[in-house]
Amino acid sequence: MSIPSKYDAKQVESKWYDYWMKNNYFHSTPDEREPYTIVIPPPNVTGVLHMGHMLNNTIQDVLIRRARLLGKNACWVPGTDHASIATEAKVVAKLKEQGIDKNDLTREEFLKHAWEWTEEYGGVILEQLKKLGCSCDWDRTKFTMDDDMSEAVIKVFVDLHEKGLIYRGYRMVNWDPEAKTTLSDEEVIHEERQGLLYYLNYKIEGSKDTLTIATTRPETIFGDTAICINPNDERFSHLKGKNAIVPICNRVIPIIEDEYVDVEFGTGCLKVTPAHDENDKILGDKHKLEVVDIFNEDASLNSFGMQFEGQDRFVARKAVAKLLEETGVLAKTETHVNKVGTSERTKAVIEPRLSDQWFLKMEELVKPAIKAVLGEDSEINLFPKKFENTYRHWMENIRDWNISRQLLWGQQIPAYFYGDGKEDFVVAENKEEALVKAQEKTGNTALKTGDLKQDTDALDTWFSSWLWPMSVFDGIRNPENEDIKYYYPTNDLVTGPDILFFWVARMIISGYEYKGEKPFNNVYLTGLVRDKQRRKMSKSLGNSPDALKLIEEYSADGVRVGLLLSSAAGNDLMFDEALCQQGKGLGNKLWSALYLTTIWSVEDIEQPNSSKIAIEWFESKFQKALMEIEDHFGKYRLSDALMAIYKLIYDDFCGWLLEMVKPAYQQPIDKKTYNSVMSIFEDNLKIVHPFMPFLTEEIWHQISERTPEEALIISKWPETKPVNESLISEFDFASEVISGIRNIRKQKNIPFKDAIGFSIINNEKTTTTFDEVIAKLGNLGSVDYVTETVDGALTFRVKSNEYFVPMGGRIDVDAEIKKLSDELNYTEGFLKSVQKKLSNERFVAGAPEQVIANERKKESDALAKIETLKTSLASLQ
RNA sequence: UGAGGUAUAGCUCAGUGGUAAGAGCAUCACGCUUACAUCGUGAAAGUCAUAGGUUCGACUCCUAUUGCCUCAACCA
Repeated sequence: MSIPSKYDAKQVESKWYDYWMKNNYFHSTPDEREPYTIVIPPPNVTGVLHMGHMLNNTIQDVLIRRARLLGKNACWVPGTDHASIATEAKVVAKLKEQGIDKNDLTREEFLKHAWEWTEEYGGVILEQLKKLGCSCDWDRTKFTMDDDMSEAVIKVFVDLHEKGLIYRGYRMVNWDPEAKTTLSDEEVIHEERQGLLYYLNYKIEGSKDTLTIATTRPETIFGDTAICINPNDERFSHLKGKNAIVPICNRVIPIIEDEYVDVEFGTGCLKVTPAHDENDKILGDKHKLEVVDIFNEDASLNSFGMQFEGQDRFVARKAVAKLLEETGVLAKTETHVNKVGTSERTKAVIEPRLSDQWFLKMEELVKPAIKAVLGEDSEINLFPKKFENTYRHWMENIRDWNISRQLLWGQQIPAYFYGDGKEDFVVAENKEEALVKAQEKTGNTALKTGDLKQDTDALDTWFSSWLWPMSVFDGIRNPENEDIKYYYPTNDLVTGPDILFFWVARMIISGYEYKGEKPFNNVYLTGLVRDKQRRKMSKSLGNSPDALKLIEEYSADGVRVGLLLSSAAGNDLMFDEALCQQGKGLGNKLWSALYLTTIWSVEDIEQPNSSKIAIEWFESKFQKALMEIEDHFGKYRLSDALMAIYKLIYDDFCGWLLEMVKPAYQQPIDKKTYNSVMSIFEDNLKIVHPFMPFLTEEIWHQISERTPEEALIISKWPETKPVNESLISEFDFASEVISGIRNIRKQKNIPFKDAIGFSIINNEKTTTTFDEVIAKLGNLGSVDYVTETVDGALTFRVKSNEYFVPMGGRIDVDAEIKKLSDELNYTEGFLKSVQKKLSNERFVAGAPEQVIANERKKESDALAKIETLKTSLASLQ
């Protein structure tokens, strides 16, 4: 068999992905095996793969592939999200480029454009996931706007409405003036902004007095309907019951009193604009104030803005301030830092706005979801655990969820109006049912479908994705079907903490409401991918590498390993391409190990004892590593698991085992050793496979011809067997001896090919198990056990054993003496600290027996070593 | 402002009430020894943030301080 000495990732990766697909390994159907299920966090349908997705999906693929190897029925459901606001914004922008205004289109026309867009770009990201090696069950690919998915959403809306949990209300909501839609509280990002605090003088009616008010938004004075002071503030007691006059528009407004006002802040009095501030709205309701809305839907001023009508709020802010300054109303300005709400999607500054919207009552719904995560007997685990606090805080302070959006792209709200009154509507799954309900409600049998007008708003995207773990298995429409019964609850969910509330918490809520059961067992929360300087990766910074280019350069396997090398759950990942290089390096290492085994000629000859021991040792070492790896997986410490594997391959397998069994140049290898090594190699491939699926599958098939039933992807994870601990510790000792030999060779520039003599004073009474291995790796001409110090030799010590490499007297006696004295000094210092401890009566009385025994052992070891060192020193001097 | 997290080698991070503190990468030195220079061997590198306390013993537990991160929040 001859293989290329260099690994060609590009060609190999596409070959094996096609092979896996052709053999349907990713596809899952319910059977008698234990299921292992993951639903993908659906990326935006028109999105492209970024580093966050790569990390996220690599983790999912590692978990899925491992589960598959463990013999579970692994099912990873992929799909995309219609992402209403983001997608609609993109479509609107594209139409604008073509000179088309969204407002000139009918709903149907717009949706046609949106679907075209979705079909053009949708699924690109899924193709990219294939390049990464993701073993999703593509036959199950779902889209949140698929007919069946939408049907489920509507069904749930109707159901929740019937339960009285969905209601329509006139409320202060977050208005995105750019997208011209409302947003949920979670879609608003509070950003710190440097702004100005304007001090304005308001005249008092029937008086020469003025009152100074501090505001950050002078343009909202047109909406002022009161001034508020604190009743306990004596500075303003003379103003109680009086009226103030709004500058520019000269409207007369009352001065009201409320303890809400902070006496310390600004001037201690507040202008109240109930239409444009949540707190002002509360104050307004309490004091029954008039509500004056001064903005259009794009946040330009309306006719209440007088001469400023039509100006954008920020333009108007400056213009109004200027006029106020000219008319002497503006007393002064100060710089002021405050938090401004911005739209997660459009970045526009959010305008609090009063409007009719649909809400979901959360108070009762969250209860089981809180218990599921936080209780003593919690059913859902968050990794890392610290997010439980965040979760608790949010869930316990939850407010009703605004689920309506003034968008077209999404599920249209199934409310049908038959009149102009606020209550003149029914909620139904379709128009026909709506008609029946409307007729019943009104008693008017003459109503026709044509009289019904469906609400024009669409539902928040998250109102569809919160059903994802159920709806992908058709569990809402058809709750008794085989799939939902088999796959739900799913096992692990892998996602970023940024959507813990948007999505994770809400899936838990809906899971309990609709299945009476949790949607998943474990939630693995990944960190953000940042660059080396800890900056977030973003388009605007241009610091995000192109995912596909990375794969091209380092191979998918290399990138996967690179991403996972340093990504503890919940910790941000400082991404550096050097990590991918490291991943690629691991691939190269494995490939060259394969190459080595292919150039061996295997013959029926006797097995050297060194090989026999080497194999026994590695088998134990492998088992020990396997246990460690299992433990890491159990705790979702994937990077630790990967590092353990990395070291096993690099150090133990390639660095030690292959060196130990490697035959001399052009010499054959015995069959027994060869077979054992290949079997060990295969076990290694199995545990690397979840991380590096392509390369391992390729090597697997290079090692021998395999049928599709024998592919690595569906092989069996190695079984755990007992570990021979003493063999491992004997080798640890032996490896120190080998290091000592290498050190001496290095110091004296003795080439490896020159065999050297070697003598041992075996104070430790170690076994001779590894002597042949030591002889081979140290290229020792002879190994002699002696009792007396060897003169004219270089020496080193492991514990109290002393080793000699005869140099025919060519040694630097002074240097040797110095080396020995340093070692002696160190050991004596160490001994002293141990003895200090042991002579402390309270330590001996208080410490556990095992600890004291350890200290005594340290003491005797140190004493023995000191003895050795002293003898050697004496013989040198 | 509040809550939580975190502080260990140049970098990214493990770590345990009882080993004069570990890994990977990076660095440096030497080496093209016959799988791999995408490599090997070796070396150097830490007052475990600061100050107190508990303890026979603290990097580990407690308190305070400082820095950084995240989340939450209506101070106009």
